[in-house]
Amino acid sequence: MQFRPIHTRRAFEEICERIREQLALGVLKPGDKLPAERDLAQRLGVSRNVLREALRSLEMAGVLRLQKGVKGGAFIREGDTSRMNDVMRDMLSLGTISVRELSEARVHVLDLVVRLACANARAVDLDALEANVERTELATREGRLLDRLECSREFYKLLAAATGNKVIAMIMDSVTEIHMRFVYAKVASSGVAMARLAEKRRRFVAALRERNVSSATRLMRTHLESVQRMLEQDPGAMSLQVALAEVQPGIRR
Amino acid sequence: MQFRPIHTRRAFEEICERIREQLALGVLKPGDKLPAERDLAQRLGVSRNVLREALRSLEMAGVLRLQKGVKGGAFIREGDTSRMNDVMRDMLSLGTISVRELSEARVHVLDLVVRLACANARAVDLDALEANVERTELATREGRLLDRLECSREFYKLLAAATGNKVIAMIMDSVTEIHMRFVYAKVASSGVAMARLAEKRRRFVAALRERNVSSATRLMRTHLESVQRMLEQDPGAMSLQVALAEVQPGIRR
DNA sequence: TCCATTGAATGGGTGATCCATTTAATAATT
DNA sequence: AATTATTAAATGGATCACCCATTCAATGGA
Repeated sequence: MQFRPIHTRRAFEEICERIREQLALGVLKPGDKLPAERDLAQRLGVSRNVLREALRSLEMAGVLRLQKGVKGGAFIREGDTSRMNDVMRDMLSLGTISVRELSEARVHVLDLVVRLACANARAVDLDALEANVERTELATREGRLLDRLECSREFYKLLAAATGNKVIAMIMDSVTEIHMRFVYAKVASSGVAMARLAEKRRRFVAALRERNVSSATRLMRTHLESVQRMLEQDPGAMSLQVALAEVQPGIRR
Repeated sequence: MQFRPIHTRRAFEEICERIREQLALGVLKPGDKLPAERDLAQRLGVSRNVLREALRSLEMAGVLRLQKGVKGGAFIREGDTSRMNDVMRDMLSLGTISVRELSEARVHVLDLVVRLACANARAVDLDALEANVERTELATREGRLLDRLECSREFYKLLAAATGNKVIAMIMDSVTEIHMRFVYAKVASSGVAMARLAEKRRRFVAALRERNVSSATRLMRTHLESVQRMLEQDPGAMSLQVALAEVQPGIRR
């Protein structure tokens, strides 16, 4: 016989739960506004401070957006797919997952993403990818390394979107975000950069357009391997701390 | 020229960020205790209420664990891999992702997981899976359907763990959790149950043990298909609301 | 030695109060 | 009449001063 620990429910948990319940039941929908803090607190029979703790938590969870001023209030947000990135970052900071595990997962997820994108990419997705490659090429010619990096970030987002599955895309983004930080730190510190990036991208997108799964997956795999080699190149292994410590999770916009 | 919206930083955000920074830098580690609320608030130059908003958010994010009483305080947790589940649930509640996308993602992720488990499962993992199949068989014989469901949940967790990659495992769990809710709702309401489950599991684990990737993936795929058929079977499509509205995200333990 | 009591430290929670921002209504100006 | 200041109200942001319930080490009595 085993006893599970008693969980003393606290007011703010109850509140979060009720609001999430309304959400799950469809009573509350994105765009809806909750009653004003003073009002809602009274209705729930709790102090305004406690209610605010709950609202804060929901805001951090990406469920609410709080806006000041008359006509302001707590609004239900469209789901913020970037919350998963924050979870990943916290797990890494806490040492629950390792960089190795994350890199490995990224390789596998990317393989899946490429196969799905091959199968499902629409014309607009492919066009967007090609436009991205153009920008990458331009940034390369003009020596704007950091801009090119931004292009890379965007490239993977576009590729994720091309799968046509937002869950897969979300997962992909979460395993890519940290990786891009490492690349960024590397580029910013050593000025080293991937050779013939735009060219490789162009061939990859062409393979996608031909729905050539084996070619696309092979191109991506070899690219990932060369990036990995670049990252592991000499000047002092990029530290986890450097990559993580910059911008932290929070509320965007 | 474009202007990005100014983001008025609020005190609690600053606090969350500072603490996460300490975490990323390794100054704070799991098990460490933050100063008492009254003390920390004074040191940060904010009111205790605001500090509490920040601590709450970090608690909900799975970073902290708050404990009452003398010798209590805010402790840095081991990473809580279940936070990703909550994100997934919120995205679903908010309509950002659909059940269809989640199911599809699950099929693909499971395929990956099976392949990785085939490659990496250690003896202990396989033993745990076999023990789980035993329990499943027993529960089936004794007609304990809900217990058998609990076995299923555990089965997928063990399978995820067998990949040897906690990132993959976390992803797998997050796409499985909601799915299990649907199955649960189905079983609880209609009493219908998957036929020959234990037997199928037994054959699957045997394939894993033989490192027979094609056999294992095939067995899993056909099983998923039959589960899908069962879920779509008559009595009123399981509603998203029913599946989601029960227990909500929160702090465990 | 053991058990009950006590008290201090901690998080949980309240209520009153003020500030800064935002917006709409109103007044003043051109 | 149109435009521009001004004002006032509502909202979230933040502070302060309390009080309560829980926990646990220290104390003291049986």
